Amino acid sequence: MAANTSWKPRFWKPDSERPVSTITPERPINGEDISNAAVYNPNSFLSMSLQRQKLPIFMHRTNILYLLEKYETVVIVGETGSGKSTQIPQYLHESGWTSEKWKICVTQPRRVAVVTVATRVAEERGSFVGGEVGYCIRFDDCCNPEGTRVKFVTDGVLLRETMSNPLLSEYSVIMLDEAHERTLHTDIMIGLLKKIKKKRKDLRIIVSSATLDAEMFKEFFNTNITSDRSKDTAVILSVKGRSYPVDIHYTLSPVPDYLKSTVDTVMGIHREEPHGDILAFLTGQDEVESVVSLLIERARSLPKGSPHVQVLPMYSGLPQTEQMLVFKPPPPNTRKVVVATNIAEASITINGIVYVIDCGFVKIRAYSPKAGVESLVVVPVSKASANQRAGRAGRVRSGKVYRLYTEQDFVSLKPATVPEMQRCNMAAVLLQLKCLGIDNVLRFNFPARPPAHNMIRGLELLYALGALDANGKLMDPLGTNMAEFPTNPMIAKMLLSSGEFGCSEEILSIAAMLQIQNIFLSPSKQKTAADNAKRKFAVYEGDHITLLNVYEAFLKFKKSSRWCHEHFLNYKGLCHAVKIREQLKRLLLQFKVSLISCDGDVDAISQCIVSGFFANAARLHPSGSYRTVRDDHPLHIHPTSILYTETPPQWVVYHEILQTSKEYMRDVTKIDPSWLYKLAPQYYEYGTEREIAAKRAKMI
DNA sequence: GAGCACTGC
Repeated sequence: MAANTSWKPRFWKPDSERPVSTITPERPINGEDISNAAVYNPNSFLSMSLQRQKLPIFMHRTNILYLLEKYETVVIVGETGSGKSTQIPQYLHESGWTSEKWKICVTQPRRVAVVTVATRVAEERGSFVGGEVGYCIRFDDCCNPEGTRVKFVTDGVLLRETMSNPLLSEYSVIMLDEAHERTLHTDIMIGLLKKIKKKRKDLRIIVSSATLDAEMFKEFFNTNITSDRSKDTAVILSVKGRSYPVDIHYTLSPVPDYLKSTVDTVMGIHREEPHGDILAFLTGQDEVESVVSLLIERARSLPKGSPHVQVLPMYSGLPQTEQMLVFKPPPPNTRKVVVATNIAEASITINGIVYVIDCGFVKIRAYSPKAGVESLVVVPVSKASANQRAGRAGRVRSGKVYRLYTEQDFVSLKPATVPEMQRCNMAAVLLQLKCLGIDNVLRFNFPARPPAHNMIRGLELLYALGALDANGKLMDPLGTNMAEFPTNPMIAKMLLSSGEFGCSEEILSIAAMLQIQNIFLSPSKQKTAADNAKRKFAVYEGDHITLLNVYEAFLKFKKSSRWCHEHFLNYKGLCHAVKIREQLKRLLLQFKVSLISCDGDVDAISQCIVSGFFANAARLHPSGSYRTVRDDHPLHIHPTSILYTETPPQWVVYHEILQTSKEYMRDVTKIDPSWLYKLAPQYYEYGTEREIAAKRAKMI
């Protein structure tokens, strides 16, 4: 894909050696220079340019460019609809921050956002994506190494780039968009950029954030330690957005059952309020489905002649075709009611929403380092979340939000959700940081420091896997190679040792399949049929080999979507697994791991799994449940597992634990206990408490 | 015989 621009922006400076903007404090640019930008465009782009000038951010153009000259970091508080994501990169590009040598990089937390923003910007420039404007997300690189000047990426891609180019030396400006979402990758990038800035004074950083985090980000990057504000190296700029007012309604007293209240509120709006679609937020799939069926029932008893309602569920596990329905406009004389999980808070936007119902809760992942267990818990939303949800009602015209809690409850909510960094397993992050040359990870400058316990647990695992030595130093090549994998370290280890077990072909398929959620579909109306279909792939050894069978059958039936449909398999997920497998295979080849098949030698495969997952070993307890081998922690086999039978195996390894009503092991495989000692002697033979404590002390 | 928010490399 070649660059396809018919015109050059006015401040284009192809030969500049370093990024120098033409705008300096001493020589502020004339208003006319900017507002007449349209003149330089071919006529067909005239209206596009005028549209750009109407965006609220436009009046800040000069100021933004000025601030970027004067300060090293600019924190932009841009409300939704301000145009910051699409316009700021163009302002930079137009004013000399790009050249043959320099690019601008803009990150987004989500893939869709990367593609849509890049496409929009390319359009506005009269160009095509892959020319001067490009994007790069996993499995989809749409950049031209020679021609692309403005590059949109997911924050995860930028993090990977940092591993091959630690100073990010091709960029003059890096803009982190939606930084207030505080995703794991954004937070790591923020910490890294602070470190990179020490060596790259010329690098400019733009952090786009909501009001709440702005001051924190500013102080994080500000290197001025004096009280003289004029020496600050970071600054905040606020830009008004463009959205409609939203009326907020609270309940007068706490609601005993928010499912019932949601149903009542929907029907109340439908009876009394003018036309406009409704979006209701609940915490999980179950809740969504039950409210949907209650609503359908209630809708049946609507009086004749009154407007209809169309009730639609929306959650991530819903099959693609059913998800698409919520984006379609409703039939005439019909009000659309979308009942959704948190997916509708930021990840997707549904047009036409005027009324929002907010149950006030959200389901989030929490991590308990003591048992190394991740759990899903329902907690009250944060104020930021509640406001984000409310904002969904003000996109087309002024709207209303019905909060199913009292105003006092709202006031006592936490200001923001705890950053992901503080509630996840740290092993993968720590390995990446080590790989970036950050030896003392415990003192790394995180914008939100993770609990020390989480870090220790992560370091222990990395040591047990052989990625770190007893002093916490990165092992070469094992540790460095493991860091390259876009998987958790246990999978990476399993993949890297698969050559020695002679089953790399099979392990590649298993590793790819473990990355996919909801492989086995189970539509509520055809549960038994779905269960029977699943059983066709099942084997006595467990879930990993079953996944392998599914993958191989998928290939055997030529990746047929019809075959998937007949066997209740997630077609899109399986296609994704094929792509992931290709990527993992490239990495294995790069690290000279031989690609061989074990031709059905299940023991070889199981042993290879143990080489990565030995820490997740459990044995059957007389009570019928399991206990972890390491610390006797009680666990159960998840009912969706193939090994959920009357005669469960004595010893198993599991892929992960999920705590809901009990602590369940998901994806379980039968093992021979002697493999644990054989494959992980350092973990099981020398694991007395005292020695572990000594090792911990050394690593810190 | 139980039930899993959402991203991302």
